[in-house]
Amino acid sequence: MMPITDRSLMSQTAGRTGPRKAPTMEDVAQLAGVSHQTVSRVLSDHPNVRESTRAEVLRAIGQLGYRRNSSARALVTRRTLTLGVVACNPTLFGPSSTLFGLEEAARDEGYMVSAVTLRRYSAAALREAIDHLSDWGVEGIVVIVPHREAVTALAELRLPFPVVTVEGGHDLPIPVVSVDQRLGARMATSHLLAAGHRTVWHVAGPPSWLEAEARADGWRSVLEEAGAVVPPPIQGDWTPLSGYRAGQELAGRVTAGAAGRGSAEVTAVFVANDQMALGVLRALREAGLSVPGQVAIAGFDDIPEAEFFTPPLTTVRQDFAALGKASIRLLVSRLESGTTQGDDERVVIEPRLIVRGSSTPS
Amino acid sequence: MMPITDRSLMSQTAGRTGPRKAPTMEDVAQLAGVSHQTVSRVLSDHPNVRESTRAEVLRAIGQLGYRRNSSARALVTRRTLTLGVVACNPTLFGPSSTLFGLEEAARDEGYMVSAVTLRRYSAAALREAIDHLSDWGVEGIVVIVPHREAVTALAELRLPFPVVTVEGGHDLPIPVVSVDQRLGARMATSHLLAAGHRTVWHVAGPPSWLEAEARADGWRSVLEEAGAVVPPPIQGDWTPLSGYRAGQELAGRVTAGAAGRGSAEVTAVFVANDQMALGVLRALREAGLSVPGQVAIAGFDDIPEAEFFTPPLTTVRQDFAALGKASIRLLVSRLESGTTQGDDERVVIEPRLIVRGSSTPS
DNA sequence: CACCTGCCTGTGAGCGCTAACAATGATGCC
DNA sequence: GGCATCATTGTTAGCGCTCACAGGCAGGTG
Repeated sequence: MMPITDRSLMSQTAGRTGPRKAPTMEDVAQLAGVSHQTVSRVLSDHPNVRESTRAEVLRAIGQLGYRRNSSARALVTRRTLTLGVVACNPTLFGPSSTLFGLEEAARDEGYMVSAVTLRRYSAAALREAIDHLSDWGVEGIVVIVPHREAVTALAELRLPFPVVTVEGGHDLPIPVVSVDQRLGARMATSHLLAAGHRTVWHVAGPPSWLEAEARADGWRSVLEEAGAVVPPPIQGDWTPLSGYRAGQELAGRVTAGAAGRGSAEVTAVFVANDQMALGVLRALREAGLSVPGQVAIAGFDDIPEAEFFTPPLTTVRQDFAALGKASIRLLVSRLESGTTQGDDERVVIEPRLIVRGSSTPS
Repeated sequence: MMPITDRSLMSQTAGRTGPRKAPTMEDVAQLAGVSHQTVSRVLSDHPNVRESTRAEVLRAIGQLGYRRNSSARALVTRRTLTLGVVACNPTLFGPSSTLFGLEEAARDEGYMVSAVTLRRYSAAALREAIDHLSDWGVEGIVVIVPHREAVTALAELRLPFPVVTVEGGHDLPIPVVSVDQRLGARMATSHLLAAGHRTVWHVAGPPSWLEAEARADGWRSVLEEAGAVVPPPIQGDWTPLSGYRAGQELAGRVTAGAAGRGSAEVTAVFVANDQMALGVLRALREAGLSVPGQVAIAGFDDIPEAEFFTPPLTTVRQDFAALGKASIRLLVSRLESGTTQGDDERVVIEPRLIVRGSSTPS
């Protein structure tokens, strides 16, 4: 775009420090000896402008440090070129990576993105966030709130602009971009079964989260197909602490299992995310159990730390940046085409199993 | 704000699904039987409006699902109520927490925030990011790029709007909000010395990062004051992998030290961030060294995982959310006062030492 | 009863830009 | 030479809103 440092050359009395008004298109026009419309044409790369005129206008623009007023532009074109994002739990690795992939993609497409973050999810908070974004005239929004009720609430809101969700569930008439959580869970569980374990336990995420549900579902389906016992999943809340508690419970069962109880032995655990897996690892270690010797572990997400856990964590990698990119592409495509229809569009990204020491003997 | 669900009640032929134009203030005025100006007065809480009129206008607003056009408003008021943020490495815990604290604070103050993220830092990328934000008419920006050259480049850019930096260094005429990194490093180092170690080694961050420098400086100052040997700092790049490599080097020295070499013994290490500390922990374990038995470790940041490392990591907690809030307050205050002066304003937030098992015998 | 003083409301201008149209001159063709 | 054609430029009218100002209509005062 235009240089922004040349303000010092402005055709005003130098030294006057007051908040001098930004130059307008008319100012540029006068300096270049043309009409404001010609300036506009230069700025929008209109073909029918004589080369010498264009040069003169550009010179004037540079000299004044002129920038188009985006509000005036938006007013007349009815395009704010701004997209909104609503995100929840945004300090976690997944959401923040998605957010930044998304921002980058939007910038490449010529849009600005404004994000609103929810500390905790509630239908009211979601509505408020969307209201806030609407007030600023976003042309469309991406919702990264993989919460069952959230998506339901969203579907009921008939918004005057397109909406795309990330991990928003497939059973609603809203376009969705997602990683195949179920497949990821299946890969992890199969991997553990293939290593010879009779069955695989599961530390699940909060049940209201769609991802938690899909992962539990994938895990269960593999066990059932293999004719293995399906142990009761242990509930966590994504935090390392909850994983730690779940790990303590599992450790207790290992000991009890040795004494020969009815339930399935704990020799392998698929944990619904890496942070909880960290807690599980710790609890098992404290209980004197070796990983993967006595219990094999797999996680989900592949956070940057996972490779350096003790032992390094086998996990399912999600390409969050791709998620963000895809959601923007979806949103922008409906913006440009002007459709609000085709609300059942789906983009699914395949996860990848990363095998490390927590599931295989070193 | 206004409800956004009542669109269905719009006074248009129901069922027509075309992209019907959003209602304007004039539409509301006609429906309420007043002038557009009265509608404006109601919307801006002007006192001189009869109660019955106000009610009638509000009813009309609700019925039409009217929302003020932000572009038109911005055009005439010359206020976009939008702030820009430039952030680097935004998937790390620190930057993303800051960003979200900042967004929340901005929302409370009635501003929208638009973020631009830099994959890697370069002066050109920074300029481009700021250009992008200027094009969208931000009223001010917060720069979270704790890179020496970045801040220097920033100081040279004479921007037409206020700028605040987070962790931007204190030797430039730009307002800064920061955690006292030096103090944090001093606390960690002192803590280790107090536990009886003769000296403390250091795994540092990249030297171009201001935080890395301040932490190294704090560490060095404590050692010097205590008359302890100052071992050569080992360079990392914030990643767990670089910590792992540093850990291997340190482990090598422990063994060599036992053989009685000239340099200081490695019994305590202050690592410049938690992710690298994780790598160090792993390398030491692989070398068969016990933490904290043979080597005590302290980190920096207190990421959520730190408590569940093996052993739990002693570290320095930074209040990132407070950083974000403070930077917005600083920015907004100069916006409202209209000053570009007072460029040496400083807000310093105190860190807090969190002692856990990695530095104290359990 | 004329007057001033508050409240409440409406009118008009214009923010800086783009889109549609009009105007100009140069060029080509019959 | 007359006329259509094209490239280039200028003119005008808004986009939807806020601000400054001008009324009208009540009540109080001399």
